[in-house]
Parts: sequence; structure tokens; C-alpha cells
Amino acid sequence: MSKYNFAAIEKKWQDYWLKNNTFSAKIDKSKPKFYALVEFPYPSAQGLHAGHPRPYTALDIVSRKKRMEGYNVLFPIGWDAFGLPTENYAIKNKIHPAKVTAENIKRFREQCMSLGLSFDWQREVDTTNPDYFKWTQWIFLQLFKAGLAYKKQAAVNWCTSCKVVLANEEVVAGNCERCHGEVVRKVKSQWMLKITEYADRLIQDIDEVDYLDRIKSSQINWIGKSQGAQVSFKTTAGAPLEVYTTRPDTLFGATYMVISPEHPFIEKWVADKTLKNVDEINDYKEKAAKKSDFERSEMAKDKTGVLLDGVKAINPVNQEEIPIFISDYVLMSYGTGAIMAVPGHDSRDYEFAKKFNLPIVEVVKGGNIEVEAFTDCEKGVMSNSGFLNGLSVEDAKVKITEYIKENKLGEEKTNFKLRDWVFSRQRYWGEPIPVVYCAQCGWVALPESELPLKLPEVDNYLPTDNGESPLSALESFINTTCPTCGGFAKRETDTMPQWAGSSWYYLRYCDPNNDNELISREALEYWMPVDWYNGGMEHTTLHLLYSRFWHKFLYDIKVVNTKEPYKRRTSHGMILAEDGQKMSKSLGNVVNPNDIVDEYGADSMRLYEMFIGDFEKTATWNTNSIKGCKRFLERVWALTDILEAGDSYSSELETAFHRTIKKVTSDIEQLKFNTAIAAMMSLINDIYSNGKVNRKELFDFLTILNPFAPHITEEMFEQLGFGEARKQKWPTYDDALCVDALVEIAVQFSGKIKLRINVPANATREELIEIAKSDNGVKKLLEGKKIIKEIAVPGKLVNLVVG
RNA sequence: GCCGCUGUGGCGGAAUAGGCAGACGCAAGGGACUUAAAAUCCCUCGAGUGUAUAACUCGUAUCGGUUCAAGUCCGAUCAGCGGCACCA
Repeated sequence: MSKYNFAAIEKKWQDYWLKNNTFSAKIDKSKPKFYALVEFPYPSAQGLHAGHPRPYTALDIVSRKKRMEGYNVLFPIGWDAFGLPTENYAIKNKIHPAKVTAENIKRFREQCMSLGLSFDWQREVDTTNPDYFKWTQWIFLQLFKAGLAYKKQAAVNWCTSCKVVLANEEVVAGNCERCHGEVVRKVKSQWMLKITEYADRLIQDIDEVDYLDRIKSSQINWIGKSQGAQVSFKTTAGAPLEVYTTRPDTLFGATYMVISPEHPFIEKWVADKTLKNVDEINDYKEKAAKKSDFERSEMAKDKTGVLLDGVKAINPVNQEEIPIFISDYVLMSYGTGAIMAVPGHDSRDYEFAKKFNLPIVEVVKGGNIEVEAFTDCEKGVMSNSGFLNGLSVEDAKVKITEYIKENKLGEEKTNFKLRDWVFSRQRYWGEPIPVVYCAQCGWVALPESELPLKLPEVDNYLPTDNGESPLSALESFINTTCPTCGGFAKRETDTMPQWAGSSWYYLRYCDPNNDNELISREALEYWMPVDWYNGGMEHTTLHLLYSRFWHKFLYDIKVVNTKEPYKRRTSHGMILAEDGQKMSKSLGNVVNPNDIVDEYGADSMRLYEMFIGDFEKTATWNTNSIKGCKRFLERVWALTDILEAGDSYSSELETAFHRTIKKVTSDIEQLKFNTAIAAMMSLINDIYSNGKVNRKELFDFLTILNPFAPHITEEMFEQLGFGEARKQKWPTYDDALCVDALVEIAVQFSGKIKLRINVPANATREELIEIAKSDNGVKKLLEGKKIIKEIAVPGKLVNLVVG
């Protein structure tokens, strides 16, 4: 046969697939559907790097196999194209971001095509296209109308370098996730989405979906549900202080209180002259305000604080007067912004109490509070706690909670770490928020007929130094009339965060060109939910949570028909550069897929991406290792040299074929692409050892290889007159034929392997022992020894325990 | 600090549910073919002792345990990675 000319072959088939819309999905109710989804990329100016094809190829293999199994597969791709890097690039190079985006998308599209990915190119979505973001804006309007979008003065995370507000989720170790610039706290008026209203359902419904355990647990951790009580402490200044605690059972151990520097009572107590040391307090407040949340937590090692001189609180269970402090270890953003301090059983309170010489009382026995706080005390017994003495912590919790309720001291309460989603950005390249402000009517939604609200053309995309969006400088955009009263109104000039467009894109793929509605009922009912969604672990607490939230909201307003968008969620590991570091432009270690495809071919690239290691684990790129995959394909190509006639498996290869088909079939479902490829490599080794292959064998071999290496297999099919590889039925196997008639098993003496014997594969336990004991070699080794115990595992081994 | 994960040859990694550790591939060494090189094909390839194609011993981060049998289960320790982090 001719030489394996991958470049020509791959070009030929890619052109063919594109021209014929081969992978375009159409609703077909006679077939079961399968919706495979990969996270759509942000089309950066750098193009794809070697990490992108890993998840794409994986689900491409799944999709191609599912099609061969008779499913109607939807496998779409699109572009999450709003965002800062494009805007920054546009500013730097003075090109309109839309133009930059179009160029980047074109490049990404070509790169995806050159990998032979079987995306449905008729369903591409682009979040920056007005036909798309019309519906992003529409969803925002529904949230607004439902009272789930609201504007609020809030202390937000402000990236000093990007000049933009960040969501909590976008702040990493006190720095901007994207540019690593310094993040400071800033009070700004922001649009917020009430994701907290869905916190409970976001936890509960996670039981109904098939996500990797680590994904489930990080979502649950992020939402951070805790149960406890809100308790009211009377003060000598009148109004009571509310605290939240998960340990109401330790109430007798509360020897002082701490409130956050931002707590509203401070100003009140300053104003009514309750406090004596106002200067000291104001000084502390000022210092605390300058610190970011991150800096505050960095200071954790050394507790600081100031006593509120002039006011005391009263412990509601023992009526003792206790002092109140302000300290920045108490956050205004969690609970009530005030705590009861139980230094005997909380290490932060302990540290603070030691520093300020406050009494430490042991209310649960078992630790040594002379040395440290006894925090791990859930199984202890109460002491120094009045009517709780002698009870277990568990019982004490029940009893004190009843006591609190009976005496109207407070109530049971659930708290979440999850905060509402800061939804505005003061940048140009995002979806405009479709509301106006009218002095008479307040914030008013645009009528749906005015959507999409497009971005105006501007000359300057630079964010302003005062933190306003570049749109705020554009009179023609801002000034409008109020849809309600017809009076003068101003448009909102903030835009949406990048997460907006990606929170619902999987829906749009089902019906991408619908002008009248977000998705048609028919498309919704046929395609949803997503059967298999794969994406990066880094999106577990951001995109995945946000999109589940939006989906649940759309479910509530009856736009979608499922509670959850994604049935199954898996994650791939990152691909590191050859030097073991993250691929980055600045380190110059980025592997460009184009170079690999040019030198080794797309099929070799695809195989290597899958063969590199455990799909879920981080892998280090090694260009040398691609050679093995290339060699494998060369050997596949050369199989025609030893081809013979035959329409059933030869006896020599029958078992190997059944076994390999079985392994490849199940490995694909379990994301074990590396071992599936290893199994096919083994099979080809067996074929070459056998010296010949017949048409039936080659046909099936190429069929199972097709999802992995679609170009070469399609070409060989054509040349051999087999038809079209991708249209074949996925081969089946017979479990009974997966093992050889004779197998070699190990014979152990007291657990040590002494020799190996051949036995029938289906021999029972008893038969195995008989065969082993009658074996001459075994007999010899048994001379002079007594068998104490006989163990046999069919197909594996015989173990004779001798004395 | 808390939660989760990982630790296997020179390297990437295999090893259903406790049952022959190192599949498959890379690199390396030797050989064949070749004027030569590349490519290809064949052989070797965990460590050690050794009569060296026999036989034996050790070996899956470390120490201990359960078991006829442990990379796999249990306990402790060490190292690394990821996430969260003053969340009351």
C-alpha cells in the first residue's frame, strides 16, 4: 500500500465533513438522543494551546461512539467571547473588540476543524452576537421582575489593575484571578443576583445528578451551609445585640462579645454618647477599613481589638455582665456581624481572650483549657453550665435550643457562606444591563421588544478612573425616556460579567437561531438535559454553580422543564508544558496544536492527547511520546499488507478481538481513554505476531479505532471498499469468548509463587486444586510437606498452605 | 488550620470487587537491513546474589497491623498537589 500521507487524508475528510454537514444534528424522535457538551472556550488572541484538545477530543470520542451505537448526538461548540482580555487587546491595538473577537473566533474555529472534531458547525453560538445576548438580557429582565436582581451599595472587590469589580469567586488569595493585581474593598452601587435564595436547592438537588464526588463536595463546601441559633444578648445601652452561633450549647461559656468594626451599633453608640473611648474606636475602625478581607485574614496570627468602654452585654443564661469588643476577626458579611465569644472552645476566641486577659470557662469536659481551646468536643459532657451540667453536647444542644425558644431569647437559624452574586462590571465589552433609572419610577426594566439593547459604538473603551463604565461618558446612550412614565431616564451603564453568557448557552445550542423565544418547547423537550458535560475543575464554584442557579430560576418560571441542566459532570486534568510548568505566553512554553498537527497529524495528536495519562489527572506534555502514537497509526496503515480474505474472526485472534472490543467499549464510558488505546495497541501487536489479518478483523479493528482516529480509519474504509467507517454499528462482543480456553495460573506455596500451570479457563475451585496437586512439578515440591489449607481462585491462582 | 486527592522502573503510566506488580508507550542498549543515515524489523530492559537462558532474595513513599494472599484494606508518619480559609 501507499505511504501514510496523513496531511492529505486529514484535509480530504475534514473538507468532506464540512461540506456535507456530516455532524449536523436534527431532531429525530425515532432515535434516542445524546447531548454531549464541552465548555465553550474563550477565544483569546493566542489561539488554542495543547490543553484545549484534551476535553474536546474526549467528548468527540464519546460522541462518535454514541452515534455508532444508534444515538442521535448533539455535540456543539461556541464562543464565550465577552471579556477583559479582548477589551484590553482592543485598547492596546486600537481595534474594535468586535473585530478582535471575530478574528479570534475564526482562528479557534479553524484550529478545532483541523483536529477533526465532530462538532455541529451549524449550531455555533457567540455570546457577543446581539441575537444571542438578546436572550441573556431577557433572562436578566425576568430575574429583575422576579425581584432576584437588585441594586445595592455594597463593599465589593475592586481590582486596581483591571479597574473592575470582581465577584468573590474571582478573588484568589487577595489578588485578581485574571491579572493577579491587588484587590481592595470599595463601596459601590452594584447589581446583585440573589443566588442565596437558591442555596438550599443548589445543595439538595446535587443528590439527583451524577457529578464526580469532588465536584459535589466543593459545591457543597462553597455554599457552606451551617445550622445553629440566633441569640439575643441584652446590653446596658438598650438595644440587644444579635449573634449567630452553631454552638448554642456553649452559651454558659460566653465570657465576652465581639462585634465587627463595621457593625451599625458602633455609630449609634457613638452618636448617643454611650461610648467613652470614641477616638480609640474610630482609629481602629479606620485601620480595619483600609485592610482588604485578605489582609484581615492574614493578620489572623495576631488578634487585635478595642474594648467598647461604656457598654456591657448580659449573658442571657446566667445574667452575667460581659464586656464587648470590636475586632476585625469578626466579619460583617457573615451571620449578624457580632459573636458571643466562647474562649474555652473556640481557638480564635481563646487567642483573643489570652491577649486581653479575659476569663476562659470550660463548659465541656475533656480538654485542657490551660493550654488551648477544646474545640473538638462534640462528644463531651457539659460542665459549668447550670441546667445543662452532665448532659452530652448533643442533648445540651436540644435542651438549650428549646430554652432559647421558650424564653424568647432567639431562634434556630441556618446560615450560608454563599453570598449574592455581584453582577455588574464597569467595562465596555459585556452585555449592557437592560434597565433605566427614572427619578419618578426608580429602576425600570426595558420592554422586551427593545431587546437586544446593543452596545453603542464608542471611540474609547478605557475604563474611567472613577470606576464608572466607559459607557457612562456617552450621552447619546445614557439619555432616554422612562418606559413607565415617559419622563426623562438614564440607562444603566454597567455591563454584565463574563459569567452571564455562559450561564445558559447549553440551552441555546438546542435551538440556536430562534428569534421568538430562548428555546422552543420541541427542542427543549427533545435535547435537554445535557447527558454528559465535561469541563475544568476551576469552574466548579463559578460557572457550574451560576448556571445551575439560572437553570433553576428558568425552571421556576417554566422556561425549562428540568430542575438540573446537567445529568453528568466530569472534569479533565490540566496539561502542563514540557518543563512541568503551566503553559503561558510569558514563559514561552506553549505547545501550539497546529505545529503538532502539521508534523504528526491530527489523528496522532488526538491519540496522544488521550494516551498521555489518566484523563482526570494533570499531565505533562512530552512531544517525544507522540512518536509512539504515530508509529501505531503507521502500523494500522500497513495492516493492508498482511490482509487476507475472511468474514469471521480467525481462531488465533478471536479471543483478542472480543476482549479488546469489551475493554474499549467500557473504557470510553469511564473516561479511561489511555487504557482503551493501550488495548488497541496490544491487539495490533497480537495481529502482527499472528502474521495476518482478515477482512472481518480489519473491519472491526478500524471501526473501534474510528472515534479515536477518524481520518485514517475513514480513508482505509474507503480504499478497502468497506463503506463509511462512522456509519458502522459499534461492534459487540461475547463475554464467554473474552477468555482463552486454556489459561496460565500461578501455583503458590504459602503465598509464594513457585510455578505456573495451564488449566482450562472454566475449571472450578475443586478442579483447580485437583489439577494442581496432580501436576508433577507441584508433587515434587510437596514431597515431605503437609498441606494445611487449599485455596483456589478460578482463572487466577492456587495457593497451597503447607506446614 | 480544615476538606479533598496523590505517592508504583530512567520517564509517562497499567493493575474490575484483596489474587501472577510493572500492561501499553517513550527513552536507553544490542542486533538485522543499508555504502551510510533516517525509517522499519527482531532481542534486552525494577534492584541484587548467581553456576548468569538454572536458582534464590528484595521491591509499589516510611513504619506497623489484618489476611492463606496487600500497590489495593486498617492505623500512624513523611512528602507533594488542588480547593477553602478568622464563616462564629
